[in-house]
Amino acid sequence: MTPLATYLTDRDADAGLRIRTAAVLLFARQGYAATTIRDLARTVGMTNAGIYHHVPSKEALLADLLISGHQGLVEATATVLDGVSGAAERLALLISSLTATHALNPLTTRVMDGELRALTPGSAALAEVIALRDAYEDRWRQAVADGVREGVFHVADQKLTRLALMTMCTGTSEWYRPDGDSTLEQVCAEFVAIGLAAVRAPARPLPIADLSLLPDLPWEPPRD
Amino acid sequence: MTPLATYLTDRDADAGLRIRTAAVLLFARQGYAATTIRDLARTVGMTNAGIYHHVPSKEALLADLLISGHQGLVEATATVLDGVSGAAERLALLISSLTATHALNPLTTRVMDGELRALTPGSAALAEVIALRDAYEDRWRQAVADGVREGVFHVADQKLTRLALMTMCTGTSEWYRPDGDSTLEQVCAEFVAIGLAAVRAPARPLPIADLSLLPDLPWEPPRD
DNA sequence: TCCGAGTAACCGAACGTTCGGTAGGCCGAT
DNA sequence: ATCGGCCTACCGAACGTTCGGTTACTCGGA
Repeated sequence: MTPLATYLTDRDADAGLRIRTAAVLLFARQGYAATTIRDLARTVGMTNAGIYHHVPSKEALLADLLISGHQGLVEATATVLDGVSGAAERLALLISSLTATHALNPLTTRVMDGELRALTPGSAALAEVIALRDAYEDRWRQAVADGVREGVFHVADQKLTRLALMTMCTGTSEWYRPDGDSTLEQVCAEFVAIGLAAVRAPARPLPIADLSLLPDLPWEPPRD
Repeated sequence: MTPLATYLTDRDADAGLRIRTAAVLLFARQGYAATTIRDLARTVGMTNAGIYHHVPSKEALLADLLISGHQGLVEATATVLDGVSGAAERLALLISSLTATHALNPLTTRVMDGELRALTPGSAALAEVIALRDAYEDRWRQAVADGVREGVFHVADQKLTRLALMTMCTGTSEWYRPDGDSTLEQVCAEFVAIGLAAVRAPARPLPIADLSLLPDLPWEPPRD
């Protein structure tokens, strides 16, 4: 038994937390649709009926993960940007914090980015996640627009540029390994350099987000 | 009825092609696991049993889409790179052709990039797709390694850099719209500039892939 | 004695897949 | 020209299985 599997089946630990951790693990690995309640139950050492003692439904479980995850990202980003002025500095902090969040929470972020479509169209939960995501993306829109207005950024298409940069950052969850050749700080610095080059900002030293201010995504499964 | 829906239910058109087109549409929208044979049948105007006259199984259908899609990408890339020397030129062609392929075939590429995990682990089909994908990624590995060896690229971590750039290119399928603010040529040129900046290549004019050499992915559903 | 946490057994619905059957077209022999 | 035989392309109905979810019950601890 791996340490993770041992933790997930530990009857002394909080069951709601174990279920959410297992859900992130399985949803990230197999996808929401391909994960059954019985998969989840087996992973936490219960029967399928036991799951329903802690969770109202499979979709409510996903919705809970998505909403709280996005809330964490939005709140942490507000903290990271607090009091920082200058479009280049703010964009650098957005790039580095999004990158680091995905590198440090690859499974949770994979579910957050990839399983939105699994929520029932028109549901209140979906609307809530979309509202949170829009609020987050507005930070990026603002940063790019400010830079262009101030004359420090020069971009052909603001939306295209923003999406390309955000994609680069979120993609980190697919490949980053802490035991790879680059440290997380190196990755963040590299991505900030690429991002600022993409908006043709003058090259100069720029800050990296304080890793202690990043969102706490409490059901990210520990690495095995 | 949209033109697409009309085509998909047209009994005069080849059924195998209509089924594959509908499969790409639904797999891209809802995911493979969440798409049922009955969804597929309804989309092409048949019963679920009728589908099995043209396709041996749901998974074989997915495998067929993935294998032929990756074959197309590998073959087209060989054509695009044929006779081109110089690491910067070759990287520029890789970036622009991957970007354009994703922009022009968003649904097929989304299935190709996102539904590999739906194939049965250990199956021959999965091994075939992985072999094709590895062959494709080797083109990128070679281009980056060549540039570093020739001294024209300066990169901290080759694998990290390659993955970041490939992610940027493949992400195009998620947001590119032909009626947006940028033309496909502008997007490609922009991404080439970003990519070459990422490897610290000296700035100079670089080629864009000839769009007529791109892979033909015959079941990409026409835009609605 | 009561309650939180769990189980065994079960439900209706939906799943991928298979089966027997049939409508309509082609084709060589009559 | 027409008939029998065969083929492609599908349909209606059902198969066994598995799904998300429910019900009735058990049991250890406060």
